[in-house]
Amino acid sequence: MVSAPLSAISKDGKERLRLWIRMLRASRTIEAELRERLRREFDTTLPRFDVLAALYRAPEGMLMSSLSRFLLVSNGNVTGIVDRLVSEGLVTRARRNGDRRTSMVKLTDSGKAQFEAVAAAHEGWIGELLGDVSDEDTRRLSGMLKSFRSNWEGRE
Amino acid sequence: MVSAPLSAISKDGKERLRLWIRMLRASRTIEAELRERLRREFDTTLPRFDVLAALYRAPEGMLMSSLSRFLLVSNGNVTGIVDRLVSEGLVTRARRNGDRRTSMVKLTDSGKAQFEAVAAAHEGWIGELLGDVSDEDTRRLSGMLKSFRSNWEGRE
DNA sequence: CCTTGAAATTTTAAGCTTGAAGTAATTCGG
DNA sequence: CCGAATTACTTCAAGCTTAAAATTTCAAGG
Repeated sequence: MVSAPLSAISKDGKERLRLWIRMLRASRTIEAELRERLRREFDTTLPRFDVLAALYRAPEGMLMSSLSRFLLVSNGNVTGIVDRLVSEGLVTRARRNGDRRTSMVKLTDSGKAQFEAVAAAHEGWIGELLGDVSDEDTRRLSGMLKSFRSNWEGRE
Repeated sequence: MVSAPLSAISKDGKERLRLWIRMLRASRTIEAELRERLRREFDTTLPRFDVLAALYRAPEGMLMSSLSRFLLVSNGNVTGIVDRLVSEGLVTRARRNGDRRTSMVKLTDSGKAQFEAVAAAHEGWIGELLGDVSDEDTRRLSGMLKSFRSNWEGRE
Protein backbone atom coordinates (compact mmCIF):
# COMPACT_ATOMS: atom_id res chain seq x y z
CA MET A 1 0.00 0.00 0.00
CA VAL A 2 1.04 3.51 -0.76
CA SER A 3 0.28 5.02 2.59
CA ALA A 4 3.56 6.95 2.36
CA PRO A 5 2.53 10.54 3.02
CA LEU A 6 4.05 13.53 1.30
CA SER A 7 5.92 14.65 4.35
CA ALA A 8 8.18 11.78 5.29
CA ILE A 9 7.88 13.10 8.81
CA SER A 10 4.19 12.32 9.18
CA LYS A 11 4.83 10.64 12.50
CA ASP A 12 1.57 9.64 14.01
CA GLY A 13 1.70 11.30 17.40
CA LYS A 14 -1.34 9.60 18.84
CA GLU A 15 -0.04 6.17 17.96
CA ARG A 16 3.34 6.94 19.55
CA LEU A 17 1.61 8.22 22.65
CA ARG A 18 -0.31 4.97 22.87
CA LEU A 19 2.92 3.03 22.47
CA TRP A 20 4.55 4.99 25.27
CA ILE A 21 1.65 4.44 27.63
CA ARG A 22 1.64 0.72 26.96
CA MET A 23 5.38 0.48 27.38
CA LEU A 24 5.22 2.36 30.65
CA ARG A 25 2.40 0.21 31.98
CA ALA A 26 4.14 -2.99 30.94
CA SER A 27 7.38 -2.07 32.63
CA ARG A 28 5.61 -0.82 35.75
CA THR A 29 3.69 -4.07 36.00
CA ILE A 30 6.82 -6.18 35.66
CA GLU A 31 8.76 -3.94 38.01
CA ALA A 32 6.08 -4.20 40.68
CA GLU A 33 6.10 -7.97 40.46
CA LEU A 34 9.91 -8.12 40.66
CA ARG A 35 9.97 -5.75 43.62
CA GLU A 36 7.42 -7.87 45.44
CA ARG A 37 9.35 -11.10 44.85
CA LEU A 38 12.72 -9.57 45.79
CA ARG A 39 11.21 -8.37 49.03
CA ARG A 40 9.37 -11.57 49.85
CA GLU A 41 11.98 -14.10 48.85
CA PHE A 42 15.26 -12.28 49.40
CA ASP A 43 14.40 -9.37 51.66
CA THR A 44 16.00 -6.90 49.27
CA THR A 45 14.99 -4.20 46.79
CA LEU A 46 15.30 -3.52 43.08
CA PRO A 47 17.70 -0.56 43.45
CA ARG A 48 20.03 -2.64 45.63
CA PHE A 49 19.87 -5.47 43.12
CA ASP A 50 20.64 -3.08 40.28
CA VAL A 51 23.75 -1.84 42.04
CA LEU A 52 24.95 -5.36 42.78
CA ALA A 53 24.36 -6.32 39.15
CA ALA A 54 26.40 -3.39 37.90
CA LEU A 55 29.25 -4.20 40.26
CA TYR A 56 29.18 -7.87 39.37
CA ARG A 57 30.15 -7.01 35.81
CA ALA A 58 33.09 -4.96 37.08
CA PRO A 59 35.34 -7.13 39.27
CA GLU A 60 37.82 -4.28 39.60
CA GLY A 61 35.11 -2.04 41.06
CA MET A 62 33.31 1.10 39.91
CA LEU A 63 33.42 4.77 40.80
CA MET A 64 30.28 6.30 42.27
CA SER A 65 29.90 8.44 39.18
CA SER A 66 30.21 5.49 36.79
CA LEU A 67 27.63 3.68 38.84
CA SER A 68 25.10 6.48 38.69
CA ARG A 69 25.70 7.04 34.97
CA PHE A 70 25.29 3.35 34.23
CA LEU A 71 22.14 3.01 36.30
CA LEU A 72 20.60 6.22 34.94
CA VAL A 73 20.05 7.67 38.40
CA SER A 74 21.40 10.70 40.24
CA ASN A 75 24.65 10.82 42.18
CA GLY A 76 23.00 11.41 45.50
CA ASN A 77 20.76 8.45 44.94
CA VAL A 78 23.65 6.04 44.57
CA THR A 79 25.26 7.43 47.73
CA GLY A 80 22.32 6.30 49.82
CA ILE A 81 21.97 2.88 48.26
CA VAL A 82 25.67 2.13 48.54
CA ASP A 83 25.59 3.31 52.18
CA ARG A 84 23.01 0.65 52.91
CA LEU A 85 24.83 -2.04 50.95
CA VAL A 86 28.02 -1.24 52.87
CA SER A 87 26.21 -1.52 56.18
CA GLU A 88 24.86 -4.89 55.04
CA GLY A 89 28.40 -6.02 54.23
CA LEU A 90 27.67 -6.60 50.54
CA VAL A 91 30.00 -3.95 49.08
CA THR A 92 33.03 -1.91 50.15
CA ARG A 93 33.79 1.72 49.40
CA ALA A 94 37.48 2.62 49.37
CA ARG A 95 38.99 6.04 48.75
CA ARG A 96 41.65 5.89 46.11
CA ASN A 97 45.22 7.04 46.60
CA GLY A 98 45.52 8.43 43.09
CA ASP A 99 42.57 10.82 43.37
CA ARG A 100 41.22 11.21 46.85
CA ARG A 101 37.94 12.68 45.64
CA THR A 102 36.88 9.36 44.17
CA SER A 103 35.98 6.09 45.81
CA MET A 104 36.00 2.64 44.33
CA VAL A 105 33.00 0.50 45.10
CA LYS A 106 33.43 -3.27 44.98
CA LEU A 107 31.41 -6.35 45.77
CA THR A 108 32.48 -8.32 48.83
CA ASP A 109 32.54 -12.11 48.64
CA SER A 110 29.27 -12.12 50.48
CA GLY A 111 27.83 -9.58 48.05
CA LYS A 112 28.96 -11.64 45.11
CA ALA A 113 27.39 -14.79 46.55
CA GLN A 114 24.13 -13.04 47.35
CA PHE A 115 23.96 -11.51 43.89
CA GLU A 116 24.48 -14.86 42.20
CA ALA A 117 21.64 -16.40 44.16
CA VAL A 118 19.24 -13.55 43.47
CA ALA A 119 20.27 -13.24 39.83
CA ALA A 120 19.47 -16.87 39.15
CA ALA A 121 15.97 -16.45 40.55
CA HIS A 122 15.59 -13.14 38.77
CA GLU A 123 16.35 -14.61 35.38
CA GLY A 124 13.76 -17.28 35.98
CA TRP A 125 11.16 -14.71 36.98
CA ILE A 126 11.73 -12.71 33.84
CA GLY A 127 11.36 -15.84 31.78
CA GLU A 128 8.08 -16.46 33.51
CA LEU A 129 6.78 -12.90 33.35
CA LEU A 130 7.69 -12.55 29.68
CA GLY A 131 6.64 -16.13 28.98
CA ASP A 132 3.80 -15.11 26.71
CA VAL A 133 6.12 -13.27 24.36
CA SER A 134 7.24 -15.68 21.67
CA ASP A 135 10.92 -16.22 20.97
CA GLU A 136 10.51 -14.46 17.67
CA ASP A 137 8.79 -11.44 19.19
CA THR A 138 11.41 -11.35 21.91
CA ARG A 139 14.19 -11.02 19.37
CA ARG A 140 12.25 -8.50 17.31
CA LEU A 141 11.31 -6.31 20.27
CA SER A 142 14.79 -6.54 21.67
CA GLY A 143 16.25 -5.40 18.38
CA MET A 144 13.89 -2.44 18.15
CA LEU A 145 14.69 -1.33 21.67
CA LYS A 146 18.39 -1.75 21.14
CA SER A 147 18.45 0.72 18.31
CA PHE A 148 16.09 2.99 20.16
CA ARG A 149 18.37 3.13 23.14
CA SER A 150 21.47 3.79 21.11
CA ASN A 151 19.83 6.88 19.68
CA TRP A 152 19.68 8.25 23.17
CA GLU A 153 22.97 7.21 24.64
CA GLY A 154 24.53 10.54 23.79
CA ARG A 155 22.08 12.54 25.86
CA GLU A 156 22.83 11.17 29.23
CA MET B 1 2.47 -24.86 40.64
CA VAL B 2 0.46 -24.63 37.50
CA SER B 3 -0.35 -27.45 35.12
CA ALA B 4 2.22 -29.59 33.34
CA PRO B 5 4.99 -27.45 31.87
CA LEU B 6 5.28 -27.79 28.15
CA SER B 7 8.92 -28.10 27.23
CA ALA B 8 8.05 -28.08 23.57
CA ILE B 9 8.68 -24.35 23.52
CA SER B 10 12.30 -23.46 24.03
CA LYS B 11 11.87 -20.10 25.80
CA ASP B 12 15.24 -18.46 25.65
CA GLY B 13 15.69 -17.02 29.13
CA LYS B 14 18.81 -15.01 28.34
CA GLU B 15 17.18 -13.32 25.40
CA ARG B 16 14.13 -12.41 27.49
CA LEU B 17 16.37 -11.02 30.19
CA ARG B 18 18.08 -8.86 27.60
CA LEU B 19 14.70 -7.66 26.35
CA TRP B 20 13.62 -6.75 29.86
CA ILE B 21 16.80 -4.80 30.55
CA ARG B 22 16.46 -2.86 27.31
CA MET B 23 12.81 -2.15 27.93
CA LEU B 24 13.56 -0.91 31.42
CA ARG B 25 16.39 1.32 30.26
CA ALA B 26 14.31 2.74 27.44
CA SER B 27 11.41 3.62 29.69
CA ARG B 28 13.69 5.06 32.36
CA THR B 29 15.42 7.23 29.79
CA ILE B 30 12.15 8.56 28.45
CA GLU B 31 10.69 9.00 31.91
CA ALA B 32 13.72 10.99 33.04
CA GLU B 33 13.42 13.31 30.06
CA LEU B 34 9.68 13.81 30.63
CA ARG B 35 10.20 14.49 34.33
CA GLU B 36 12.84 17.08 33.52
CA ARG B 37 10.64 18.88 31.00
CA LEU B 38 7.56 18.81 33.22
CA ARG B 39 9.59 20.37 35.99
CA ARG B 40 11.33 22.97 33.85
CA GLU B 41 8.43 24.04 31.67
CA PHE B 42 5.40 23.48 33.86
CA ASP B 43 6.75 23.22 37.39
CA THR B 44 4.98 19.92 37.94
CA THR B 45 5.79 16.21 38.23
CA LEU B 46 4.99 13.00 36.41
CA PRO B 47 2.85 11.50 39.21
CA ARG B 48 0.75 14.65 39.37
CA PHE B 49 0.37 14.62 35.60
CA ASP B 50 -0.65 10.96 35.69
CA VAL B 51 -3.39 11.69 38.19
CA LEU B 52 -4.68 14.64 36.18
CA ALA B 53 -4.68 12.49 33.03
CA ALA B 54 -6.71 9.76 34.72
CA LEU B 55 -9.23 12.30 36.02
CA TYR B 56 -9.50 14.03 32.67
CA ARG B 57 -10.93 10.84 31.16
CA ALA B 58 -13.51 10.68 33.93
CA PRO B 59 -15.55 13.90 34.00
CA GLU B 60 -17.80 12.49 36.72
CA GLY B 61 -14.76 11.92 38.95
CA MET B 62 -12.98 8.88 40.34
CA LEU B 63 -12.75 7.15 43.70
CA MET B 64 -9.35 7.04 45.34
CA SER B 65 -9.29 3.27 44.94
CA SER B 66 -10.10 3.41 41.21
CA LEU B 67 -7.37 5.95 40.82
CA SER B 68 -4.72 3.82 42.47
CA ARG B 69 -5.82 0.71 40.60
CA PHE B 70 -5.72 2.52 37.29
CA LEU B 71 -2.32 4.07 37.93
CA LEU B 72 -0.81 0.85 39.27
CA VAL B 73 0.30 2.47 42.50
CA SER B 74 -0.58 1.98 46.16
CA ASN B 75 -3.50 3.60 47.94
CA GLY B 76 -1.35 5.60 50.30
CA ASN B 77 0.59 6.96 47.40
CA VAL B 78 -2.46 8.45 45.75
CA THR B 79 -3.54 10.03 49.02
CA GLY B 80 -0.39 12.14 49.12
CA ILE B 81 -0.45 13.16 45.48
CA VAL B 82 -4.12 14.13 45.61
CA ASP B 83 -3.44 16.09 48.82
CA ARG B 84 -0.94 18.20 46.91
CA LEU B 85 -3.19 18.61 43.89
CA VAL B 86 -6.00 19.75 46.18
CA SER B 87 -3.75 22.30 47.83
CA GLU B 88 -2.80 23.55 44.38
CA GLY B 89 -6.47 23.92 43.51
CA LEU B 90 -6.32 21.48 40.60
CA VAL B 91 -8.68 18.83 41.98
CA THR B 92 -11.39 18.51 44.62
CA ARG B 93 -12.04 15.63 46.97
CA ALA B 94 -15.65 15.28 48.15
CA ARG B 95 -17.06 12.68 50.52
CA ARG B 96 -20.07 10.97 49.04
CA ASN B 97 -23.46 10.82 50.68
CA GLY B 98 -24.16 7.30 49.52
CA ASP B 99 -21.09 5.71 51.09
CA ARG B 100 -19.27 7.95 53.49
CA ARG B 101 -16.08 5.89 53.36
CA THR B 102 -15.44 6.91 49.77
CA SER B 103 -14.48 10.21 48.27
CA MET B 104 -14.90 11.37 44.73
CA VAL B 105 -11.95 13.14 43.19
CA LYS B 106 -12.63 15.56 40.33
CA LEU B 107 -10.69 18.02 38.23
CA THR B 108 -11.42 21.68 38.89
CA ASP B 109 -11.74 24.02 35.92
CA SER B 110 -8.24 25.18 36.64
CA GLY B 111 -7.02 21.59 36.78
CA LYS B 112 -8.70 20.81 33.50
CA ALA B 113 -7.12 23.83 31.84
CA GLN B 114 -3.68 23.06 33.20
CA PHE B 115 -3.92 19.44 32.13
CA GLU B 116 -4.88 20.39 28.58
CA ALA B 117 -1.88 22.66 28.29
CA VAL B 118 0.56 20.11 29.65
CA ALA B 119 -0.97 17.23 27.71
CA ALA B 120 -0.51 19.03 24.40
CA ALA B 121 3.16 19.58 25.13
CA HIS B 122 3.49 16.04 26.45
CA GLU B 123 2.16 14.49 23.27
CA GLY B 124 4.64 16.52 21.27
CA TRP B 125 7.52 15.42 23.48
CA ILE B 126 6.62 11.77 23.07
CA GLY B 127 6.47 12.25 19.33
CA GLU B 128 9.93 13.73 19.50
CA LEU B 129 11.42 11.19 21.90
CA LEU B 130 10.02 8.26 19.93
CA GLY B 131 10.72 10.00 16.67
CA ASP B 132 13.27 7.43 15.53
CA VAL B 133 10.76 4.61 15.76
CA SER B 134 9.12 4.22 12.37
CA ASP B 135 5.35 4.33 12.05
CA GLU B 136 5.38 0.66 11.20
CA ASP B 137 7.49 -0.31 14.20
CA THR B 138 5.30 1.86 16.39
CA ARG B 139 2.23 -0.09 15.41
CA ARG B 140 4.00 -3.41 15.72
CA LEU B 141 5.50 -2.66 19.13
CA SER B 142 2.25 -1.23 20.33
CA GLY B 143 0.42 -4.36 19.28
CA MET B 144 2.88 -6.63 21.06
CA LEU B 145 2.69 -4.64 24.26
CA LYS B 146 -1.08 -4.53 24.13
CA SER B 147 -1.38 -8.28 24.17
CA PHE B 148 1.36 -8.53 26.75
CA ARG B 149 -0.48 -6.21 29.08
CA SER B 150 -3.76 -8.00 28.73
CA ASN B 151 -2.13 -11.20 29.94
CA TRP B 152 -1.39 -9.45 33.17
CA GLU B 153 -4.54 -7.45 33.77
CA GLY B 154 -5.91 -10.16 36.01
CA ARG B 155 -3.12 -9.87 38.54
CA GLU B 156 -3.57 -6.31 39.61
C1' DC C 1 53.06 29.03 45.63
C1' DC C 2 48.28 30.67 45.20
C1' DT C 3 44.03 31.48 43.52
C1' DT C 4 40.53 30.18 40.57
C1' DG C 5 37.91 26.84 38.55
C1' DA C 6 36.51 22.23 37.69
C1' DA C 7 35.45 17.52 39.18
C1' DA C 8 33.74 13.68 42.47
C1' DT C 9 31.11 13.01 45.98
C1' DT C 10 27.94 13.91 49.90
C1' DT C 11 24.33 16.44 52.05
C1' DT C 12 19.84 18.45 52.11
C1' DA C 13 14.95 19.38 51.38
C1' DA C 14 11.13 17.95 49.13
C1' DG C 15 8.48 14.67 47.02
C1' DC C 16 7.37 9.80 45.54
C1' DT C 17 6.59 4.93 46.84
C1' DT C 18 5.62 0.94 49.35
C1' DG C 19 3.65 -2.32 52.85
C1' DA C 20 1.62 -2.46 57.11
C1' DA C 21 -1.10 -0.69 60.67
C1' DG C 22 -4.91 2.20 61.94
C1' DT C 23 -9.66 4.39 61.44
C1' DA C 24 -14.17 4.72 60.03
C1' DA C 25 -18.21 3.15 57.50
C1' DT C 26 -20.72 -0.60 55.44
C1' DT C 27 -22.43 -5.30 54.94
C1' DC C 28 -23.98 -9.52 56.41
C1' DG C 29 -24.90 -13.82 59.06
C1' DG C 30 -27.23 -15.05 62.85
C1' DC D 1 -30.50 -5.82 66.03
C1' DC D 2 -25.50 -6.90 66.69
C1' DG D 3 -21.08 -8.35 66.30
C1' DA D 4 -17.71 -9.81 62.83
C1' DA D 5 -15.82 -9.38 58.57
C1' DT D 6 -15.08 -6.38 54.71
C1' DT D 7 -14.20 -2.16 52.30
C1' DA D 8 -12.32 2.60 51.57
C1' DC D 9 -9.24 5.36 52.89
C1' DT D 10 -5.40 7.55 55.72
C1' DT D 11 -1.34 7.39 58.46
C1' DC D 12 3.16 5.79 59.31
C1' DA D 13 8.02 4.37 58.93
C1' DA D 14 11.36 3.31 55.84
C1' DG D 15 13.47 3.64 51.66
C1' DC D 16 14.01 5.63 46.90
C1' DT D 17 14.61 9.72 43.97
C1' DT D 18 15.71 14.17 42.37
C1' DA D 19 17.84 18.92 41.97
C1' DA D 20 20.49 22.05 44.22
C1' DA D 21 23.87 23.42 47.56
C1' DA D 22 27.95 22.27 50.10
C1' DT D 23 32.45 19.87 50.66
C1' DT D 24 36.69 18.13 49.41
C1' DT D 25 40.24 17.41 46.19
C1' DC D 26 42.60 18.11 42.02
C1' DA D 27 44.41 20.93 37.97
C1' DA D 28 46.20 24.98 35.72
C1' DG D 29 47.68 29.64 35.04
C1' DG D 30 50.01 33.41 36.75
